[in-house]
Amino acid sequence: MSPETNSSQLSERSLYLFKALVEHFIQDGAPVGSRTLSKDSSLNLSPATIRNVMADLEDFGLLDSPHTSAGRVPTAKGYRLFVDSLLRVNDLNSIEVEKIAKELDPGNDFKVLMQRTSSMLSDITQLAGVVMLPRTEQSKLQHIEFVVLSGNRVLVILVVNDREVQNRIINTSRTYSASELQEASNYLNDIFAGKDLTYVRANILDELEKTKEQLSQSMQTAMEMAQLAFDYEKSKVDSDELFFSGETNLMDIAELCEADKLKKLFNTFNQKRDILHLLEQAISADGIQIFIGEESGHDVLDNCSVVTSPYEVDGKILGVLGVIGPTRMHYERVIPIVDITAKMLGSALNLNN
Amino acid sequence: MSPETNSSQLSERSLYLFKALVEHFIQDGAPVGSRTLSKDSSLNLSPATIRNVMADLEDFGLLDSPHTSAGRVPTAKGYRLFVDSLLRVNDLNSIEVEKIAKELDPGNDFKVLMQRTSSMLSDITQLAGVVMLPRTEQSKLQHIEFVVLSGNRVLVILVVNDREVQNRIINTSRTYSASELQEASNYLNDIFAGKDLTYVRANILDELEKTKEQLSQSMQTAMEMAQLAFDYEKSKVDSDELFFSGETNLMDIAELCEADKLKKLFNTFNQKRDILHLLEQAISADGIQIFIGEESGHDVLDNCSVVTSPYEVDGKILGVLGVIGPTRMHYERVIPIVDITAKMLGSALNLNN
DNA sequence: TTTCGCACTCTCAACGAGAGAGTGCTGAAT
DNA sequence: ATTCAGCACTCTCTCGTTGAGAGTGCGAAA
Repeated sequence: MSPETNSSQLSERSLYLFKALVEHFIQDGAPVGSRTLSKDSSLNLSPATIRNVMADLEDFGLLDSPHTSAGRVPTAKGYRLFVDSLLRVNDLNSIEVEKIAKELDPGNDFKVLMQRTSSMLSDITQLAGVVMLPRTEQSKLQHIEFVVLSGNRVLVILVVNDREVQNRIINTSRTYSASELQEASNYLNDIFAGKDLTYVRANILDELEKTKEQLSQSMQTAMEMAQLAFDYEKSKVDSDELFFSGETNLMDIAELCEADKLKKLFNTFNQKRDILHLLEQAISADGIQIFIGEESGHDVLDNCSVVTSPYEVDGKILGVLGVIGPTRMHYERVIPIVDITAKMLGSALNLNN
Repeated sequence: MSPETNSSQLSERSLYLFKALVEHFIQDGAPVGSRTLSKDSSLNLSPATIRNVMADLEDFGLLDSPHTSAGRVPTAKGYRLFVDSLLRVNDLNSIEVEKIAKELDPGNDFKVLMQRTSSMLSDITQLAGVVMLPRTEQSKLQHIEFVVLSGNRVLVILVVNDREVQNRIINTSRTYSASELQEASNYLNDIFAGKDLTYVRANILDELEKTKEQLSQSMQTAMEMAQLAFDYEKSKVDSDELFFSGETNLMDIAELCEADKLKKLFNTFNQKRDILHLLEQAISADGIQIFIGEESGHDVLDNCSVVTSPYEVDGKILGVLGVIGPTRMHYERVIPIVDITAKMLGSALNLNN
C-alpha cells in the first residue's frame, strides 16, 4: 500500500495522466472527465483511452467518482502520491521572497513576530496560517522581579529562556515594601537564576526550611513570595502558544462551505487543542510535512490539508508553522512558501539572540 | 419619529399585539401571521381584526412583510420601540448569577479576566461575547525595569496604571551590565514614576540634555535606555484591547448564515477596528446600550444587534462589554446578563485594587 | 367596530422532461 | 495488443408546471 508500490505498478503514461488530472482538479475544483483531459494533456489520446486509464487509477484507489456521470476526483491516497512523487515544486519568485522577508522584521518581540508570520502566511496563500510555539518543558529561569502594586498585591515578573516574559499578580497577606522585595528578588536571582523552573518549584520548600533556621528576614520574604509565585505557575494550564489567522479565507472554499462543517472547523480552531496535537506530530519531522484529509486523524479536517514545517534557531527546533487549506490546494506554491517562511522565521529569531 | 410619538399614537391594543408579535417572532424566527397571533394572544380577536391592526403597525414602520403572503416581521424601528418601551426584563435566576460570579474569579490578572468574561458571555447567551478595554490616554508610569538578555538585547518592563504590564525588547548599540541597568532604572523610577507616559516621552530629551552636562555615567545610560524604550512605544500602534469569543455561535443563526455575509462579519471581527469604534460610542452611555440592525452604522451588522454596557471601577468607566447577536435575540434575557456581568466585572476588578 | 367570506398573491415542495456531461462496453482498425 | 469510434446508459441540473398551504386585503354583514 506504500506509494512506491503504486507508482511502480502504474505505467509512465498513467502517472502522467494522473498528474494532469490532479492539477486540473486543483485548478478548477470540478471533477475532471476524460474529454477534458484528452484535450489538455499533450499526449494525443482519445477520451476512450483515457477512460480506460482512469478506470485503472480508480482501481488503485487514487481516483474516485462522485457519481457515474461526473468526472474523477483524486482521493486522499491520490493526493499523497501526487505530493510525494509527482509534484514539482516551483521556486518562489523573488518578489514574494522579498515580501515575506519584509514582514519578518526581526526588530519585534516574539509574540508579535509569530502573529505577523501567521497573518503573512494566510495573506500570501489565501488560506489559514498557523504558528505554534510549544511551551517547552525546560524553562530556564533567567530573572525574577517583584513590583509592589496597591492593596497588598505584588506583580511578579519572570524572564524565562532569554526571551519570554511572564507576568502574574499575587495577593499577599501583608504589605511588603519595595526595598524588601528588592532584596528578595536579589536573593532569589542569586540562588535560582539559570535553573530550570521545575527545579525551582521543587526546591522552594527545601530552601524555605533552610532560611527559616537562619531567620534572615529578607530571605524569609523571598521564599514566601517565590512560593506564591510558583504555586500560581503550577496551577496555570500549560498552554502552548498558537497563533491563527485568515480563518475566514476558508469560508470561500466551496468544499467546506456547508455551514455545519465550517462551524465545527472553526470551533476546532478556537479550542486549539486538536490543532496543537496535530502540530506536535509535525515538530519532529525533518522538514515540510503534509497531512492530507483524513490522515490528520481529525475528522473535521476531512477535506483539509495541513502543510507544516518546523522552524529552528541554532539547529534547535523551536516550533512549527504552517498553512491549513482544502486538500485541493496549490501545493506547488504553498509548500515553498511554508518552507521559506520557516527558514526566515528561524533566522529572524536568530538575530534576536 | 421618536418612540413616544409612535406609542402615543397607537392604541393600547395595537401595542399589546405588537409586543406579542415581536415575542413570537423572536421565539420562532418565522414571520407571524394574523391567525397565529389571534390564537395565542389572550384578547379574543379574530384574525381579520388583527390583520387590520397589523396593517396600521406596518404603516407606522414597525412591521414589514417579506412578501404578500408571509406573516409580518418587526423592522429595526419596531425592535427599537420594543426594547425601549415594551420590553419587560426578567430578573436572572440565582443559579445563573452564581454561574457568572464563579467565572469572574478576581484572583486573575486583567487579561485573563477579560477573556474569561467574554467567553462566559458567549457561553451563557449562545451569542458572541466581547469585552473591550480602551487604551487610556493617561497612562501613569508606575515602574520601569531593565533585564539584560543575551546579545545586546535588553528587556524593558513597564508597569503602568497599577495593573498593566508592558514588555518590549530593545536592541542596544553596546553591552550593558546588569548593575548599570539597575542604576539606570533606579534613576528613571526616581524622576518619572507616577508621571504620565506622554509626559515621560516629552521630557526625555530635556533630561538627556541635563544629564549630559552632569556627565554622570549611570544617568547617561538611563536616558539612553529610556529613549530607546519610549521610541518603541511611540511607534507601536495604539491598539486597544478587545476580546471576542463565541463567534461561531453566530453561524447557527439562520438570518446570518449566507456564506457571504458571514464572511464579512467575521472579517469585521478580525479587523476589530469597526467593532472598537462601535463600542467606543457605547462607553459614554449611562448603562445598557443597544444598537439594532442598521443603527450601528456598519452594514455588516445589518441583521445584528449589539447589547453593551460599560463597566466601571470606583465610579470610573474602564471599558465596555457586550454581546453581539441577531436582531432577533432574547433581549429580555440578554440585557440583564450583560448588565449584571458589567457590574460583576467591575467589582471583580475593584477587589484587585 | 368587529367579523365573515372570498378572491387573490406568494412561497414551497414535488414532479417530470430535456439537456448536458460523462461513463462503460463492444467491436473494428491499426 | 493498443487504440479508438460509436452507442446505450446513468446521473445531475435546470426549468417549468402544478397544487397545496399560508396569509393578505377588501367589501359586506352583524
